[in-house]
Amino acid sequence: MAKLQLERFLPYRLNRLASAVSQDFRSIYGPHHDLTIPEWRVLATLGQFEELSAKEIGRHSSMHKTKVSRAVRTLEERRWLKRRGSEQDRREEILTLTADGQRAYRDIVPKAAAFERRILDDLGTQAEPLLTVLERLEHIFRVR
Amino acid sequence: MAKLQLERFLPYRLNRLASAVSQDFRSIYGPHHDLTIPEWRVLATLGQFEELSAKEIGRHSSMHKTKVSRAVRTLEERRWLKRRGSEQDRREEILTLTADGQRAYRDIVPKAAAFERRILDDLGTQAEPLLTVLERLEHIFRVR
DNA sequence: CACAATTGGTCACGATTGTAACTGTCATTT
DNA sequence: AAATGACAGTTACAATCGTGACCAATTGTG
Repeated sequence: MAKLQLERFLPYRLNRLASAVSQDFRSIYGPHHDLTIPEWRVLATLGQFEELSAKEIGRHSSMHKTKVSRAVRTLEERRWLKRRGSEQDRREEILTLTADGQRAYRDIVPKAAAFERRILDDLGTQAEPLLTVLERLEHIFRVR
Repeated sequence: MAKLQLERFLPYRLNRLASAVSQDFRSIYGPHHDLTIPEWRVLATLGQFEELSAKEIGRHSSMHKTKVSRAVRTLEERRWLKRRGSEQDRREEILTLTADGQRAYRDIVPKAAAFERRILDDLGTQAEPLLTVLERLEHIFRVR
């Protein structure tokens, strides 16, 4: 009977690796700030673009709108972001980071960058092939 | 203020890609068999090794024991696997695929193989670098 | 041998998630 | 401008998941 080695199967390997990387990364910012991954994504997206609606955050960070909604509320309760009604469209709210939120962002971003750089350094000459093939895969699977 | 482009951040990209690949793969076997990913992993692991305890399945497929326990029960109710008490250790149960389970396995494995081959073919000369760097990353993150 | 510690597996619980329904607002059609 | 459909965001609900408690069986220690 034809068999398949699960441990060599691409979807399985990608999932396992992605989980491990995320867990590892979370252990870097988690202890200091107790952020979930959705919260981190909202923080990162708002830090990157200053002003966004929840809809735009979801589109840019690949998150479902309910996931965004909940992460936004949590961060709002933590006073890391604030809402402001939009003038053009009163259905949506413009979100921005508070001073506390910006402080957290400034604290985490260097750690995130160092985390990534460490991986790429460890990969050495294989870093560039990784980034290239990642783009190819993202294109193949229409991610983004 | 130093910024980070989330869409270029490695952990984020890996997670998004892994989800997309898994979803795409699931759309191949899902419609025919209505399997969840945990159930697929149990099926694949049992198909690969014939006889295993739940513990061993979890270790080989990187799943939490409760996740294995639930997937095993579902597959048992579907009559795709059966349990048998172990002689050596009466705490554990030896799991094997039934004829139905083997049929499903034989049906899905070629599809899984074709799915993977298709990706690697699309990648062309970048397929081999991908597999190489995957191994490196698995090693770096102590996956397996 | 007794008994404490460990282990395989299940279950109860709380947390997280996606789906679908819902509210209020905007756009389009007439 | 009234009605209809689309849309941003929240909420309710159900499904899925991990943590920890738990049971029965095994292993280790004195």
